[in-house]
Amino acid sequence: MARTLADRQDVIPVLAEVFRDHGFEGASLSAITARTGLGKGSLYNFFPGGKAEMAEMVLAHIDGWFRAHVFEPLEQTEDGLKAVEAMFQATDAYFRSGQRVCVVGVFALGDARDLFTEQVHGYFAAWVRALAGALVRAGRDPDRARADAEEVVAGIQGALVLSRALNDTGVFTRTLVRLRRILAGD
Amino acid sequence: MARTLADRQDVIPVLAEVFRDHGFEGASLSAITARTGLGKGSLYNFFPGGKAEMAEMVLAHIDGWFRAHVFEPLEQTEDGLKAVEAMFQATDAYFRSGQRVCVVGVFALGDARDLFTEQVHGYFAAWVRALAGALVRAGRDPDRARADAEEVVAGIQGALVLSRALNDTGVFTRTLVRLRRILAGD
DNA sequence: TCAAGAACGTACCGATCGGTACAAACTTTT
DNA sequence: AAAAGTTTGTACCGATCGGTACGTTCTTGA
Repeated sequence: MARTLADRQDVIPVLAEVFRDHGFEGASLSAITARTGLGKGSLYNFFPGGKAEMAEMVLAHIDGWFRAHVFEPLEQTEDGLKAVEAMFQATDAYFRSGQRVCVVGVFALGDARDLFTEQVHGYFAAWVRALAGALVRAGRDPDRARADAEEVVAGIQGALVLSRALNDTGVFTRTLVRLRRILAGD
Repeated sequence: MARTLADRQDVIPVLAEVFRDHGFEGASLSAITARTGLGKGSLYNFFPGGKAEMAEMVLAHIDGWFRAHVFEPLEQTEDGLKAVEAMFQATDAYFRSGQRVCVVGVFALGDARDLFTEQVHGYFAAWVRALAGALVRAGRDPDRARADAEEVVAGIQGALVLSRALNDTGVFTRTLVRLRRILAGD
């Protein structure tokens, strides 16, 4: 079996950046070939399903990262508050303090929405559920925990939108600080 | 001067819905002609600048609406808390409790971002400034007011993303309730 | 060393993109 | 009613879209 330098796995993060920058529709094949350095032949060799499969792989990759670095720590760390704090740090690192935008969020708002409904739904649902679980473990009332979790996840997404719109990463970091407060003290 | 049924002003709300559903890139001319019922000739007669001008007019229209129904009330109502409550009601009505998504937010995340930087920035900046002003009038410390205003505007955007992603308008209405709490009590 | 097969670049496909040209249809003015 | 001028549908433009076909290059096992 012949193997070359660029594995399929190596391409996915690059694809993710293209989709992040341009959305699904806007990520043209020419943009993708330019950024990845791969011709269409290679691309369709890796992803026979074309752009849709590329996007699916990107979403799966992101889902895997969050599952490993955010959702599972939230679910498994015994100290709920410690788990939440770890989530905030991982989130801040992942989104580069608001410089990077959320691909799943972009897909949720864009017109690829209908194509990836399930993955988009799953991502956010998993996040809210994991966070709510950690809050319950920290002693919070379940209903309240779920509401708070929703608010925090939404707040993160909104902060990304606002940071991008105002071109000010300060919005993101400030919002994270205030969201932390919601989960810690109040 | 010949005048026909559809005025340029009448077309803009329809255009807004197309851009809301498909984003800028995704709003193809064929989609626009289908939804508006106007041929390309009429469209380019109204908007010689093409799609970019249509989008600009849509953004200007939205900006005008928010200026009239949200920003100015926020700035002019003497009772700051009443002003804030009116904002929440107007916002909830405008976004149909989360069923409608924010065109400006869609543009902020999408790849039309660079084309409409100024309008996108202006919209959110105006909202934050107006809200912060009302909070100061309600007796809040200016720095804190600005931070809270940021958090609320971001929260609204995030709630729209999450509502759409989870296909649950409950997220939006619940988030609005909790954001109200931030501005009222705390 | 050399054939087998995977990876890759490129030319090409029909469809559609945003935009233009222009003539037919319609309004308005005379 | 007819001329003048505006609005609108339609045919068309080059460019680019996502995707396919296929010949070349490279890797690898025998």
